[in-house]
Amino acid sequence: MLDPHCLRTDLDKTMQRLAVRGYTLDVTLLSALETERKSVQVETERLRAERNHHSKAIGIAKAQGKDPASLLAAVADLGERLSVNETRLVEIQQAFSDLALRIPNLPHASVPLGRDEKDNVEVRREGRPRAFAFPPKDHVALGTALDAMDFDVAAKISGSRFVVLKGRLAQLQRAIIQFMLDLHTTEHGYTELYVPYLVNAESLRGTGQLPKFEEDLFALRHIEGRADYYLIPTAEVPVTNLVRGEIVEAVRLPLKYVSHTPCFRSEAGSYGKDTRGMIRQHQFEKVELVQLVTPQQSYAALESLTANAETVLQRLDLPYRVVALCGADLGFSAAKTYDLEVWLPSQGCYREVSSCSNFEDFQTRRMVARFRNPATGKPELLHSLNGSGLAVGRTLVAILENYQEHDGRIRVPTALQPYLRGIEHL
RNA sequence: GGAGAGGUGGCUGAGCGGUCUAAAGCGGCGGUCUUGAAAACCGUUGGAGCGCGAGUCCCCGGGGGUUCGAAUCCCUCCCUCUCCGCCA
Repeated sequence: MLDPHCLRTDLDKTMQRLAVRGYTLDVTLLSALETERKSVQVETERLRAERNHHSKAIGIAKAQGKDPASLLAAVADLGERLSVNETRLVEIQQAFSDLALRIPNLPHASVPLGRDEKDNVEVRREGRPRAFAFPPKDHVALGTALDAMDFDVAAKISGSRFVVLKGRLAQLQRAIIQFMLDLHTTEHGYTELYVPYLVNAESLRGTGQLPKFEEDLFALRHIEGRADYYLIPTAEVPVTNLVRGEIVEAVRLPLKYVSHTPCFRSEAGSYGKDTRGMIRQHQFEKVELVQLVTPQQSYAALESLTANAETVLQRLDLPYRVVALCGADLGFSAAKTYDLEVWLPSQGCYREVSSCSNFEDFQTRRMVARFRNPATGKPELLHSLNGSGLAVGRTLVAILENYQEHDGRIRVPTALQPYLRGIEHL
């Protein structure tokens, strides 16, 4: 959520900055709402002060044994007037927050301008795509030939956009997860977390998936009359919400968490996109990095978090590039995002395996997550960041395709061999 | 699933319809004393919003209700703990 002050006092500038991402802010509606809010709130508080004053006088009169009848008469119609104002105030505040929760974050000044993903800016490129002496197969052909990847049986069990991994590939996926977690915990200073995969609506509101993107989520409704749960679309949701409503002591910062979870996405609106293979699934594994830092540190943290995710690709010796997302391609909550894209020989292009973002105080304002500033002793909003470190399914795809041999065998990246009993080929 | 007990400021814990803008203790911070520290003593110490301002309003698990007035009474939901049952 944006700072309400930006939506009250600095509307024009806010509108201009949101235009960078192609979002049109309804200035007329917001300023009309704000004007009424101010007058109704002032009047409501004035009436409440009057009521409190009278009630106190009644209490004192009774204590002294006097008849409070005349005092009671004075407040006879106060309750009615007050409740009219209070009701209106709640309506206005509700309307304001309904609007505010659907306004995206302001892009950082360094975000490139652009109209779509073609305008993203390549920042750097690491590794060189391998020159194949034979036509490289895609991961579906490779996995099927190994008898270790089965989309048909997954479709029978569940439906489209699911996969069953067997034997060597199930083990390879487990090895990838283990490798990533070990790297981030032992070398990058992240604390590993195991978290719930079902979360409540409040958590999703905190990180920004709700209220605007409910259709992208899988929801569990009306379980024995209890509150609804949602399957997490990313570990970002439970991990970042760890600090919801907290005031963290400054000495504990930065908080750096890593967590492996399955992720569940409805992929509504991506019909016909990446229908083949493991690229876009309803359920996939991901290792997620999350940092909670002071505002002064957050852009340095974005660079280091991105570098931490890149290290995975470097250790696996996979060619990749880093792109800075342009305004139009930026996610709802992000102020700035770097995507990491890995080379896929079968597609002859780079595909996203990680998205590293600084949300500044957009998420933490929604969840009221703060730290105590030692200089002032006052609570201030934290900045939150996260990035995939990495998407496991797509990493597995990249390994299969980049490490394939002419005979269909898959070489095991050196970094993963300790996790697969030292074997060199699948 | 059944029965019961609870949720109050960083922590412990009192308050059970009217100066509660919540007692007390612990902890934190500042000070006195001290070569320094401890102890003792004194003071101080939650958060959010509105208003140009004097100021004002809200927060005792969440929401709703009763009342001139709610931490306190009623309804409802959530959470924690104990016992029983079931279960990995």
